[in-house]
Amino acid sequence: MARTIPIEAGSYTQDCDDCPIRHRAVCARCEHDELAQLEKIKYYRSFEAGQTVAWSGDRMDFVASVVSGIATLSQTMEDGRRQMVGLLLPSDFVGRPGRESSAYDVVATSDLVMCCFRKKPFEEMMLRTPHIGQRLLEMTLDELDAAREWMLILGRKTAREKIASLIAIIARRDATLALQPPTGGLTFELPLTREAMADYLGLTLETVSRQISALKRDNIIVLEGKRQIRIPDFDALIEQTGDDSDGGLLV
Amino acid sequence: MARTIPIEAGSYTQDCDDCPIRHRAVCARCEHDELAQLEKIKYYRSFEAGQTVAWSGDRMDFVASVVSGIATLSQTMEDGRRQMVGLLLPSDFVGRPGRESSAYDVVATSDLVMCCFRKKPFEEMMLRTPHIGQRLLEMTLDELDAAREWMLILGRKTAREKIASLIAIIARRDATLALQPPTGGLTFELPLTREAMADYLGLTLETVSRQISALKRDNIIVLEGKRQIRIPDFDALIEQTGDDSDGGLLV
DNA sequence: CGGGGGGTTGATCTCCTTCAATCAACGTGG
DNA sequence: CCACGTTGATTGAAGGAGATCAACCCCCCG
Repeated sequence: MARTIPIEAGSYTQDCDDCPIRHRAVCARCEHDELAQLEKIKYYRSFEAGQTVAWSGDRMDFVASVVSGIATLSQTMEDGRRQMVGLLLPSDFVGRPGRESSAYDVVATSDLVMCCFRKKPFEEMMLRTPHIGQRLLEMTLDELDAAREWMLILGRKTAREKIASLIAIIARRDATLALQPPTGGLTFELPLTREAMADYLGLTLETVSRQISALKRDNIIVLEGKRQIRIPDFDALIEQTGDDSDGGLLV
Repeated sequence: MARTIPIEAGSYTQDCDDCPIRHRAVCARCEHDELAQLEKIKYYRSFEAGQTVAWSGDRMDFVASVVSGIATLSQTMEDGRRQMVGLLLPSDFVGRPGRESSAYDVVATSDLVMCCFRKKPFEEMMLRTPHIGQRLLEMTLDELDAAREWMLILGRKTAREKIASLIAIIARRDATLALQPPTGGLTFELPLTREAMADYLGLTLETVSRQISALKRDNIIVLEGKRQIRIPDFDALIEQTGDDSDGGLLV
């Protein structure tokens, strides 16, 4: 298993005050002086689309926040079967304080910039700085909810419902970021290949392709190119997910 | 949706020092004075096997630790499809600080005793007492790992592998509690009905039954009664899970 | 004795996988 | 500029793993 090397480690740098994820990442609750401490132990790393950030079992001596781009967490069985267990978007946290090595394969799906903290100092700082631990707890609880929502999708939904659910989740997230209202026609980019979707949904890429074609035929979605998707009627999409209409989003 | 009432709320009570889960629950890191504070806001509730602790969406004005017995977290779709998303064992934590209502159905699988904390005071105490938040973070990270392990099982494993995985997980946990070595013949009780296993594994109860019979035929497991299981060769069981032999347990 | 909950087993059906061919877009080198 | 390989995606045909429908068993309890 070859280790990949970031293309331009350290070339990217930024003041925390101007950071695009300042208010959503682990550092969200930090005061000014706490940020100053973080600045000392942080460094940036960039990865190209397709590069592996870490293999499962690799030693990882940092934890990190995704600044821009998308990464995936996945598990692989010996015979090659693969399951994605997390989709990391800007502000999401990578790594586990107190753990030596990565428990999952971490792969950059798009070009990716991460704000890394050396693990040891970060752990020490967590003990001194409750704001970090508090925020991390909150984020971890959110991820746990997301993982559990995903368990329902994986365990009980049909292929069509799985695809509809994935599209709805991405659309919803995209809408909140882009500040579009999630109702009415909205357009966005699928950040995943068919294969990645299959890995996420526990399907084959052929089934993914077929179900997307089916949703297109039924006018639930409109494809504008392979990746660009338009949802003419969001409620119609939700109906296809099998969830009850009031969103499925936890409050 | 009928609310169920605990049979003898408050009848059970205990000093924290003698508590069987003292060193594994949210309170594990608490000092003596912190425990004293917790004592003031805690109360015990008991539930009979089969009783529902809370329905998804119910207002929950407490969080709790499982003291004894087993409970399940599950999600239900409108048409009745159900997926278990968590198995709660002694010392596990129930509820989410900062959330008004339960996100899942919580059901007592066996007779159950929970140590409940009124939510509001608990939240306030979390802000003052880093030990609680630290421990809760640790536990939540563990649960997230467990949920992700389960995603692989749900998304990519065959029915036989799913059953083997479930049995292996329960066996392993049981062995660590009972201090038996997990190698060599070990015997334990399945705490779940076939239906509950099906809900956990994303299968039907018929498939569960068939696969258990198949594992029995192949001498991977030995049934001593319907629920009592003996594993003559633990490694042979592991082979059936599809995981690589070195455990699959994260360190 | 009847009834119900939990469990097993059989027959059939169906949805998804598997295997395979084809296509479009893109880059590369001759 | 065109042949060629590659990567991502679509579509078809065949097969199989698990769901569904149904019968039946066992055991406990009222």
